[in-house]
Amino acid sequence: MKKSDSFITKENKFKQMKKHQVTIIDIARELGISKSTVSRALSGHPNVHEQTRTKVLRLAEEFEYQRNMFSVNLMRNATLTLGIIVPEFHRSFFPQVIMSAQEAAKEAGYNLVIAQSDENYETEVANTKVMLQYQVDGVLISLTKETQNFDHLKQFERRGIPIVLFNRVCDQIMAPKVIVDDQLGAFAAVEHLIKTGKKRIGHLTGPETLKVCKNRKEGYFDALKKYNIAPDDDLVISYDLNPGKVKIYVNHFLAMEPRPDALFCINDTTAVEVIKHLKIKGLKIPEDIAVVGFSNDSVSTFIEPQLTTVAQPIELLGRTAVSMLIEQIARDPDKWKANTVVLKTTLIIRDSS
Amino acid sequence: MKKSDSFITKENKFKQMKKHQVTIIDIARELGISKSTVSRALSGHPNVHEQTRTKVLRLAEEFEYQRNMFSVNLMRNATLTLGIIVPEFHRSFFPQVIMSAQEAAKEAGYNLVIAQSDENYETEVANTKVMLQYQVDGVLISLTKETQNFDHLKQFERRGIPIVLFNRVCDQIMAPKVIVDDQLGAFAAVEHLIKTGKKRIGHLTGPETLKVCKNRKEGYFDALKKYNIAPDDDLVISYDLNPGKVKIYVNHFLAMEPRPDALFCINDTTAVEVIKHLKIKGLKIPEDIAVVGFSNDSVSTFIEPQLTTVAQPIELLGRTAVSMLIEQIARDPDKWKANTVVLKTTLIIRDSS
DNA sequence: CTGTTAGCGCATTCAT
DNA sequence: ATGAATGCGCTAACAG
Repeated sequence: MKKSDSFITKENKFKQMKKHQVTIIDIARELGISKSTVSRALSGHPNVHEQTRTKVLRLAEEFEYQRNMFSVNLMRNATLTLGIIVPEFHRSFFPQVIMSAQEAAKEAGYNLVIAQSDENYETEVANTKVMLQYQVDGVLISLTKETQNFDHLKQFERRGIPIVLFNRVCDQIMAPKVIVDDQLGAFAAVEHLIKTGKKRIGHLTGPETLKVCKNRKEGYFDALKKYNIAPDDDLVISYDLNPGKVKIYVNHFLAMEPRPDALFCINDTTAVEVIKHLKIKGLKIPEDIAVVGFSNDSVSTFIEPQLTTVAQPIELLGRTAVSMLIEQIARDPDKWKANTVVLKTTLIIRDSS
Repeated sequence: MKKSDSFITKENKFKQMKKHQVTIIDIARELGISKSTVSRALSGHPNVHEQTRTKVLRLAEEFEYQRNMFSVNLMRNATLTLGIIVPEFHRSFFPQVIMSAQEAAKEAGYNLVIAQSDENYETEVANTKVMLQYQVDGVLISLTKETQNFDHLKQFERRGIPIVLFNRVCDQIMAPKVIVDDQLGAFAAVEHLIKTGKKRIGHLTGPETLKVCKNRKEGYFDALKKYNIAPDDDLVISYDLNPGKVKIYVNHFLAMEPRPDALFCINDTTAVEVIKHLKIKGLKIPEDIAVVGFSNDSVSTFIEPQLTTVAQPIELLGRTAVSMLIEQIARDPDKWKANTVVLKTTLIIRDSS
């Protein structure tokens, strides 16, 4: 058991390890005043004599005093920190979202605690526990591809901690959500392929369970329908988003009769892998097969030919999610909203189509 | 002032927001026992009747009891969490390090708090404050390219919080460090270029201030020396690692007489940008100019031609840093070590050389 | 403007 | 095996 472990081994050691933390009591004693006054001076309370405040501040600086957030948090039962749980760190997408979220959070006076689930349901659950532990005031979350059970999310609600889902959302949870117009974005991508003369367009997507995949697939079918191209279920393949396996599906597509003349991929990482393998097979892109991705990850301009893709407004996404979360935090739990904000995507046409 | 802001506006609100957290007192009351017993039962203390323990555990589960870490931390003045501060999230390098560090930390019973400095000194300082606030038991840190002053790091030492520097280290701080054999790696890369017949090898590196850059440059010169190639300072250019500016330096290299026939770049992001611009200029890689990078980022296989690069053992790096940190935590501050572990790199020869 | 007091949730003596 | 009492560092209510 972890609990008994730490009980026996760790805790006692630490006590000796860390040096005495300087507290308001130290400052108070040194100045011959009460700790309340010190506290007030430090926290900007109006009712403090300017001279006293100055003295306190100066000494605090000298002592390198640092408020003990645990006692503060313990008092106010709030932490001014937000949590963000992302499914992975492999693509540049989530790190970028985190960066913009961090910025927005900071501007609003919040810290951001980051957790990464490694596309693993168990880890995601563990991460929610961490957030609970840290008593974050709210959490942004994007689900792993495995997540089917959502009890761990409901826990937040029960505790009065608001959450905002983004990118990888689900229908089962009532909460504010920020997504992009995946369906429309996919539609635009496929329409573009059709307009460039492609007739047999394959779609390599992620697990059915991810709503984002479902939406993009809908967009794919919408476009086919609009241009009277008969949909062919054989042309739509779901895979587990493990880049190493893309090769298998590319081979599968290539073995078809007639061969697809375009592939719309669920994301840029997939598209890039597809391109790599198509090139190995000696196919010309986009002449033999066009390829389109989704996200406008940084890799999309590294690959040759540069990737046509559907750009997501990442910066805006992160900021929107944060501001929705902060608004929710300010609301009484019984007045929580559960609206979905849909951000616009942009088709970026490059050389792979 | 931020402080007075939060004093006035935020805190009071929250009190009402969050629902009552279930505490050991709730459980004690419900069971008609004392909170001490509940506490003991929960924390695996031996002196608890098995029946009592079972009852407590069951009720805790039912109530979804969650220990309030702030009170726990307040008590034991330690958090079982580690901090990691990285300079950026743009390359895949740091996210990967984080992932392996997270894994290692978890295995040792620690949580990991992540902070990202955006290559910005002020942000780095702010991040150290955050770590201090969270009372992390130790911190892993890789410096921003701007960091010249190291007082914020010394603060950790003064507080008895050990740190381990990795990748972007500095000489001014006495602390354990984990780096890779940058000099040797660079040497191998440049030697490889020389052996493929290149005679005029340029080096595009980062700011002088980064030791990692200095070391790689040394390796570059070592190789030239070994093969009796006269070093030419014009062929070594430092830049600020802003990928957008790479073009300028590529043009500069191309305008030289005679033109360099190879470029050794400080990292893969740089190398990829270099390749992109060389291709735009119509140069053939590696025939006209060979390019070598450093790190074996995921991009290195996306670019065409695939990038020759020096691979770093990222997984090992993260794990080593964590284990060194945990060892340091276990030591008395006056017995802290300050050893440097150097991990091996591997030259990966692909098509760009 | 300042000091005193109480209490946030918990682990840990010291009793019993 | 259990309960009562104490205190971690801080803020807030109350009393001057």
